[in-house]
Amino acid sequence: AVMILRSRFLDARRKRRNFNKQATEILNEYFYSHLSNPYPSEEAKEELAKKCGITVSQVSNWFGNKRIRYKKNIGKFQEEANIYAAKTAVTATN
Amino acid sequence: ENTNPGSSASSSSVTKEGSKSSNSSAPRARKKRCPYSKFQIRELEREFFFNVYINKEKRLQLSRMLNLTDRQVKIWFQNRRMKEKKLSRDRLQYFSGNPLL
DNA sequence: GCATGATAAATGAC
DNA sequence: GTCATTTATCATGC
Repeated sequence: AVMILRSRFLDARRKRRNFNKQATEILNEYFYSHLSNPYPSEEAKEELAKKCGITVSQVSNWFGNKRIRYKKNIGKFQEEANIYAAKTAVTATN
Repeated sequence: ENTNPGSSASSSSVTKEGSKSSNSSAPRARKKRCPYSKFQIRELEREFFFNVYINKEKRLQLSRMLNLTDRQVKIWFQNRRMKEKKLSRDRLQYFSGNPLL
């Protein structure tokens, strides 16, 4: 049984699964509402991880990928940025 | 299949490209990341198995054998130690009262 | 066929 | 030395 768990862990590491929509929403909301400084603290990462149901490492990976891919092609994320900007604006006015 | 830009034949004393500071405000582009070969990884892992921390002599020896710089070997061991630490964390989290089984 | 998450070199803060 | 990070590459999802 231990062997099975071990082997499953070893190859389960690299198997990639997309995050659910809600988790992505939460991460994007934080990213675009902190666009001037998209570097969450360790505490913020833990909170995000809890709310998203993922690990802190996965949160770090997501922000690392998001930062560079956003910087590399801002235009491609413009629409997405507007969506979340409007979303946070609504919550702010309420 | 090695990846050392311009070092394979030149050997010895590799200058840091452009030893002359001719450029005013030269941002010196960061070295491009080049994945190591299977052979290089095997030898690095073999040494890592014996000592997680490598001394200067073995480092120089390894760097010559693998055609890497001492700095590259040093950094590889640093990254490898971080990887090991992360693997330990993941194992702990995986085997601590958790579902997904 | 790219989007996306994870990993592997390389840098820099401390 | 550690460690968060940048960047490119890898592997997978769809």
